[in-house]
Amino acid sequence: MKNKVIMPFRSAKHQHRKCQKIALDSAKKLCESQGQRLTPLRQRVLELVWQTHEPVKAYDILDQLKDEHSSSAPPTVYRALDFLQEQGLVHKIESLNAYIGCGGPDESHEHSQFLICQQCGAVAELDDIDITNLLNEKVSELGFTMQTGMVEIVGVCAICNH
Amino acid sequence: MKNKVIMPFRSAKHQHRKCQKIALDSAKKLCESQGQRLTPLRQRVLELVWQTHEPVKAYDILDQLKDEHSSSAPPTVYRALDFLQEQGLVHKIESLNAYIGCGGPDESHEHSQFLICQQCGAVAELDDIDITNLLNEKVSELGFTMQTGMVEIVGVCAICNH
DNA sequence: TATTGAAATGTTATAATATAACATTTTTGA
DNA sequence: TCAAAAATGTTATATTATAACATTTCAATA
Repeated sequence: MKNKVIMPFRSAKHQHRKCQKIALDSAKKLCESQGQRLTPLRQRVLELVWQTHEPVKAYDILDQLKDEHSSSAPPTVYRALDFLQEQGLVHKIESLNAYIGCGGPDESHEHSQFLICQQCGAVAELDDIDITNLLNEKVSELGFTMQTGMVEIVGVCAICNH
Repeated sequence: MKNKVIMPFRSAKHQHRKCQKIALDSAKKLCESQGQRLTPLRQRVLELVWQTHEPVKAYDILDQLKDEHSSSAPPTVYRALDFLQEQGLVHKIESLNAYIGCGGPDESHEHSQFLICQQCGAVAELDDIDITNLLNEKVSELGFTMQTGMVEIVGVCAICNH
């Protein structure tokens, strides 16, 4: 557990296929090691989440899923997203009601921090131990026991800042 | 701007009327000083938000408002909440889709941190400059320009921890 | 390998949260 | 007093998410 940029902002012309491949491969590995089933449906939802580095709406996933899998309905998507979140493969961005693939599901990180670029819409993920420690320390002073922390920072990314 | 507990966790038997009075009085003062109109409707919504230290759902406000103001509809509540949020009198807790009164609307604080007690449901508000500075510093290192930050920490408060 | 219980998916309905669009009323300032 | 702006009323609908129950698929084991 150290300071990590779990998923940075990527340039418009990065090889996104590589991001997708890494995500899918590590998802398969993780599920296997956990004895969890990454079914075709769940895998497909994960792929749809990984279309871009922008968080995706559940109903956008549903619309796409319907085209290829006509029996899809809201529970189809929400169940898959629930599963993927439980495995740490997907995170929900609460302030956007949208879902993003986790860049580092292997390394356990209970407390990610998300950076949301207002301009390009992309989201980066950090797992910064200094932030987590400071939050823990600060709330402990108040007698509060921290279980999970949600940090979502809105601003402008380095690329958009040029 | 300093380290502040804007609104602490309060014991079950604290004099909540005082919290309400302070909130209402400072809201009136703030609106007056800003040339904003705290209309009866807006004030009533603010009072309903301040019923407790637990965040309140928009439709719960609506249900109560309807009893006393039959023309109330969703926009009635959402417009009042939007106004109150713009004035810094109310905050939205994103992870709960619920609204809480701001304990210190006077002192400008762009970046609150919210502590959410799983057990009693209450929410405390901090404006901790160390946290804000660290977040700023960390994202700056990545070339990210921070505009607003959402920090919501779930756990157990000192009172529930006994 | 047949069975059976659990897990996953299908299906229908509806709950919960939020906004759009336009009409009317109220307030404010010229 | 009038006109413009602000606030509220009203109706409709969009968006996000879950409940409840039926059916199918999978995987362990008898």
